[in-house]
Amino acid sequence: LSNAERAAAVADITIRDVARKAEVSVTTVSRVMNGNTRVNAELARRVRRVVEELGYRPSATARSLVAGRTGLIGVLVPDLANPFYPSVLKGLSFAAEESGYSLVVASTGEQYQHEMPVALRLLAQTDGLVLLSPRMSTEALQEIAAIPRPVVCVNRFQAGIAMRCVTVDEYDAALSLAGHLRGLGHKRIAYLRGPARSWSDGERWRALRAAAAFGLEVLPLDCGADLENGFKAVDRLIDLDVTAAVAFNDYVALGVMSGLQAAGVRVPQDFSVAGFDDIPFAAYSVPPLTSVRRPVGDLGREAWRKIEAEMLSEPLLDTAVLSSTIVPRGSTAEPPRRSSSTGRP
Amino acid sequence: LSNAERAAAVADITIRDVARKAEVSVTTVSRVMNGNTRVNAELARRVRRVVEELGYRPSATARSLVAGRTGLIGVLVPDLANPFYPSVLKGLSFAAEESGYSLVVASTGEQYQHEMPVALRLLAQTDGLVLLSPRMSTEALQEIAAIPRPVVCVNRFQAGIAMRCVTVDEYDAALSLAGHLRGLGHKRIAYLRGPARSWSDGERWRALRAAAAFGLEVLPLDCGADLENGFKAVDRLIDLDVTAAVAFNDYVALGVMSGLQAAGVRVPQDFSVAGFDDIPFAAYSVPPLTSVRRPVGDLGREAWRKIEAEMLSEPLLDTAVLSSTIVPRGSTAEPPRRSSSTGRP
DNA sequence: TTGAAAGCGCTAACAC
DNA sequence: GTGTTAGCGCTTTCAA
Repeated sequence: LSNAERAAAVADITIRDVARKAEVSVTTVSRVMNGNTRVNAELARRVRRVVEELGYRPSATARSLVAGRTGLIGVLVPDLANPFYPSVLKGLSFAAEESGYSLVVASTGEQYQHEMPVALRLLAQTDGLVLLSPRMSTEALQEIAAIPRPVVCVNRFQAGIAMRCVTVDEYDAALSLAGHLRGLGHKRIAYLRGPARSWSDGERWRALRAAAAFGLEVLPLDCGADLENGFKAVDRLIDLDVTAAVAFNDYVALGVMSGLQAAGVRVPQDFSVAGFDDIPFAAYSVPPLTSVRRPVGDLGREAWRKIEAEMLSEPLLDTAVLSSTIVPRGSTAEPPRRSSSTGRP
Repeated sequence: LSNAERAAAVADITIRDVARKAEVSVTTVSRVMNGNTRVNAELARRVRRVVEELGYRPSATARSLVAGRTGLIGVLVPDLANPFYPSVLKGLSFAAEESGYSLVVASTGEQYQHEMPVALRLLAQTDGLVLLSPRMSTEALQEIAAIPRPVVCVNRFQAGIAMRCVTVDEYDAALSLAGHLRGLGHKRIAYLRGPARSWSDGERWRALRAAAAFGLEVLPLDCGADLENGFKAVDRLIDLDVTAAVAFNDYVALGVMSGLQAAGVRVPQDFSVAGFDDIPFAAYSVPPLTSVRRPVGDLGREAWRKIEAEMLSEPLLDTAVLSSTIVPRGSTAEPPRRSSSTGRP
């Protein structure tokens, strides 16, 4: 280690240290670092050499203070273990980085009581906030919307709150899945419900109930959001005496398929199963899973667009509603001839 | 909106605005906000009322500047879409938040050339850095290690670099998987290799080659890290005339299983398959997948412990090497009687 | 107990 | 083209 390096290891080098050693003013150093104003080539070289020697790296904090912006955007995620969120995060991250922004990510582990304090803390240290599927109350959402900072809400739409939103048309998606099953001949199916405070779940259930008008009876069954929840719901599902099940997401659907096959129920001959999200594995399961593909990357990118628009104080845009696509695969087919496939009388 | 609220919407309220309106000094406001020093109850009440009215929220940036720390830790992730990383991130996030730190997450999308600039940018705006499975060159890693900030490297160990590391004993893990297969009677198997610059892949391959000493020949096959890579590798795999395949991760393994079954090869009767990671789905596939469980949550927590230790400038700890557990399931069994299961002569 | 003032590291007028 | 100076919003000595 050179002396300079050892010094660097002890305390942070400031712009003044550089100025002193290069025998110029701090302004000149600042100008060299930013490269906007013209500086004498000789001086600039000298400064750059000293910067190198000292290992000087400007303090982003000080820059933020004077600039009035941090270059940071907060993101609130219910659960990083649910692959839907990292996917959205990925799209958001790329878009934000293109504009020179970084993401401060906080996960609440599906503890919705934690959302509000975490959101406020994020907002205090960033320039804006993206809420992914917030489970918080309408009042809490309202309170956040009142804070004069760019905020975007993804995967939840709350009427009457002045907040930009990006959603998928879950109602429409669920309805087309219902249509797909009705078209195959199903008349009585189950919907395995997701997390209690999930907006998507609410929308889907609303849509599935509406399918009654088309001769499709949909029975709700509380379930959850992962494989095990699906696997364990199989017994109750069989009791319902239905010919198909729509699950809150593909994990649940795959858990159900696994459980049905373990119980000797064949999919799709005896029973049809469908999910939401079209996770990569859906195409490779046995049988491949019918699902609804949500444009996860677009959700992230669109969220960033809205954040950026709000930073430029462009007029409040409408909620962006993206649409999803049904992907029919081998897990759904005509119901068995007998009214019930479950072997119950 | 009250006048105060409208004002808040226009410009940020500073501590001085509060001081002026409450007719106290900024010092007093600061003291009330931080609550460490004693302040006259009457004044404190007045200040708090004004804070509320004005919607004052202290600037984290200004606080950071004076405190000399941001309360932020950077995390570099190769790819958010690979579920291994969000899992580690989750553990890291919880541990960091307990200590009042937030995570600035940046994904490089497996573009290892981007890692260095992104890492430096992260480090400029945070108090420390966690590198997850960095693909960067040894030189780049060395350069980062030289920066006087807490840095921890997860899932890669580089001898000769003064950097704290947290890894899983991939060599040992791969070796026990090899032992499992050898114990079942396999003598010639394939290893489907992962991303080129992956440290885990290198360690595993090193271990699998060593298994030759125990009578297990392992043939490498370039493959990748996702389902499709696995599915598409099946043809080449069959050509290798082996009785089992170890895949870089469970996604690849599941892709292989899907491809084998599509090709009429039965798992495990004709061919055994195993993977790494023990993703949730591994227990629910048909047949359930033999895998190696890595302690993902612990990786994150341990990484945080090292960051914290380095901030307290505790003596440089050894690299933490966590161990993994083999989880034998239905996808591995004795090889078929004939030397080859693939139907080739 | 309270306040005035200095200063965290940097940028941007404004003079020279 | 370069330097002096005044802040950005906050905390923290140090006096009163």
